[in-house]
Amino acid sequence: MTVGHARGGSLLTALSDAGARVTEPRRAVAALIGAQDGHFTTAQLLTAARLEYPGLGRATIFRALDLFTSLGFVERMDLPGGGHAWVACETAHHHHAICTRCGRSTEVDDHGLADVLASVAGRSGFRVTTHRLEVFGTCASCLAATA
Amino acid sequence: MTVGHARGGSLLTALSDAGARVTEPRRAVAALIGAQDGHFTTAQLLTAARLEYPGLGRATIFRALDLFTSLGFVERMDLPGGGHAWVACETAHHHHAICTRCGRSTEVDDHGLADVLASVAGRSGFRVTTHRLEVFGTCASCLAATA
DNA sequence: GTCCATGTGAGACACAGTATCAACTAGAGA
DNA sequence: TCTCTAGTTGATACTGTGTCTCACATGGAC
Repeated sequence: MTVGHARGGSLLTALSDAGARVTEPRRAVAALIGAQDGHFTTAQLLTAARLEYPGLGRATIFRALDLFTSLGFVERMDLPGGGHAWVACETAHHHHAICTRCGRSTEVDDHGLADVLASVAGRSGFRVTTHRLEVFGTCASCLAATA
Repeated sequence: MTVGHARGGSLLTALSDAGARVTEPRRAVAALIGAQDGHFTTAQLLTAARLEYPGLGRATIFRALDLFTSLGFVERMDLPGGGHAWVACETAHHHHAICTRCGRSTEVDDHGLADVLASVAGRSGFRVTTHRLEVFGTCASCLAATA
């Protein structure tokens, strides 16, 4: 997976820029997130943490996840079944296309969504401040594999 | 709120069509949902149930909510803060625009979203099976009230 | 009215996430 | 390098949400 900045130096930079400390547990959580392939659930992260960093506290993982979310390094998203998951992010505003077979997530830009939202606003008089688009389906590799 | 069919006879019809029984507790849950203004959380529904139908079990409410969801009478949606809520639905496939001031939800049809999804599919080779769009902002009435 | 599959309520349980608190430590300044 | 302190940590208890089980009740077909 391409965790991008969550793995490299920019996470450390962003942490200190935000006035937060660069600590061992936070590096560990960042590494765990980086090791996840596609989206991941809290349970998966906690399991991986127990294996790889047995000393890492549960609360610490939740706190780091919160912190990384507020810094835009990860994003919380909701699965069709009702559960929720996290994805490491590369860019500022985008959406996710989740492959329901392999679990990998692809970042998707707005394409023409702005027009759709403008249309919603125009018809209903609604002033849009935030939106969330989640797309589920089968990715190109999985399609190719089953072809 | 316009719960539409969830209040009228069509819920009863749909229940029996689906081979499910039309029971007192299910009517009570339907009435509770109908009495909610806009979207509602499980906690709100449980509180309302305690007040209006003290004999109604917690598990029964969750089961009814599940059943109504599978029948398309209510839909689960996720709020920006990470929590989730339910909305009573009128039509088959649609999305919701939630007013963050008054909490009311407006149903929004696909407008040009199909094109956006086709564009996603075209660029990435992704085959889209499901999608979810949630829009948050301020509704026309709240805008008018603050104008 | 009878019968039985379906539905119910109660309560235990599992799990996710939060709050608290004493101990620890990153990192700034001397 | 050392000291100091505010930010961070792990442990643990707690809360809230949703599920599961089971004995009992009941809707509705006959």
